[in-house]
Amino acid sequence: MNNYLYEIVNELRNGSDEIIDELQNCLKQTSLKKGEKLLALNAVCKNLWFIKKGTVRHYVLSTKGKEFNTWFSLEGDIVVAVKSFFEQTPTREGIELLEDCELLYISYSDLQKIIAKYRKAETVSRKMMERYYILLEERLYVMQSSTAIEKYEYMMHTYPEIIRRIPQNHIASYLGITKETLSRIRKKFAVNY
Amino acid sequence: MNNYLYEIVNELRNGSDEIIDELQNCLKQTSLKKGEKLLALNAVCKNLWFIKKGTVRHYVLSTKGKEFNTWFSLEGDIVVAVKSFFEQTPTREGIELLEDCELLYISYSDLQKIIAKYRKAETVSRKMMERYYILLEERLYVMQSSTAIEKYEYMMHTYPEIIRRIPQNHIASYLGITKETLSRIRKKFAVNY
DNA sequence: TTTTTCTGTTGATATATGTCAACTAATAAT
DNA sequence: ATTATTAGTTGACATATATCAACAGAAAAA
Repeated sequence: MNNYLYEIVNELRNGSDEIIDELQNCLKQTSLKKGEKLLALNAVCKNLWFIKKGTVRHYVLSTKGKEFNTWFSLEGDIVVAVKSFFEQTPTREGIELLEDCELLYISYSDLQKIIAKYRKAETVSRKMMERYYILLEERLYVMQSSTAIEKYEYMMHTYPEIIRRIPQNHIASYLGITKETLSRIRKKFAVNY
Repeated sequence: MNNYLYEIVNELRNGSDEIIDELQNCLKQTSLKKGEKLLALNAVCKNLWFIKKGTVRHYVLSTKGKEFNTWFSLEGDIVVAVKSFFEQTPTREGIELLEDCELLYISYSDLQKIIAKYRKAETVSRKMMERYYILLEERLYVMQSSTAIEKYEYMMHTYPEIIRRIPQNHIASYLGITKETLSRIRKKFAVNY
């Protein structure tokens, strides 16, 4: 999903520069520290963020009240709790900074205004959802069909940056395995390569 | 997702009856038999279907070349291989009938024409993607965080119709467990209730 | 720097789920 | 109705992964 904003801006530019101007007026900037929450559990996701720098984790509570990670976002990624944002309802998905971050963001209402006003913006938004859906589907297939080793291989292959940047305990949580199991899997790979 | 088409038509009606008319002109009808394929692996998904009657399974091949189910669709559901349909590329996801089906369908090109022509249709399409995304996300969370028992409980609670209608071997495949394990889980529930 | 906290590793053991095989029940084909 | 095929059950055993505990290394705080 890297530098997706760039693509979006490019596509919007084909509509009119007016959209870009209006988008630019709505975009705000912020810096937050590691450990801070971009979105707390049960809050409503009022913004859509873009990561200029840093990493975040998305997490939910399991039935037993234990946190587990659902995804990670890095530089160039768009960050949003999709359900909460589009429905403007309290979120099950929290978002926490794993590193200090520099972020751009746009509010729900500003984005909806732009989408309502510019057909081109709506088209881009629709295609963005399609794209995100496809990525999510891919991840679901892997989770459904793979052993722990295969899942880790998939991550190394498809999202090497995540493997490099995100602490192992968080990756283990995402993969649905313990950090001990992940450590043992990594050991195997270290021997072979 | 039951009777989603009804909702869609309702929302489109708020746009203009013209859309409904045009949609109706594009919709075709077909009946297929159990075991037939709605979409073969590596084909391009050229249609979006709506199930009037029957059930289907969606499946992909795992890395080891074994089929596993990714989802099921029932009466009232919209059926489409999202990635293949929206990108018009060969599909990894096959769709096979588990029962004789009566289907309505619209071709990719007809649908795109309508979306391009009517803003309202694009809005509905965008919202549909958001909704599908949210459902998919929910399923991914369950797959990531749950034991076999919890997954089965989730299915019973959230998609009881699937549990009732779809053969156990197919459900087991979807849950990422063997039919033997599913049989043992079901036995536990049978004792308690 | 020193201490404390967080992150990752390793071993021993427990548990959940898979595999294989044999069987029964249900469904489809003849 | 009879046979063949498919779906589901059960038991014995194998394997993958979890749990618990102890420790080592790295990062953050004092």
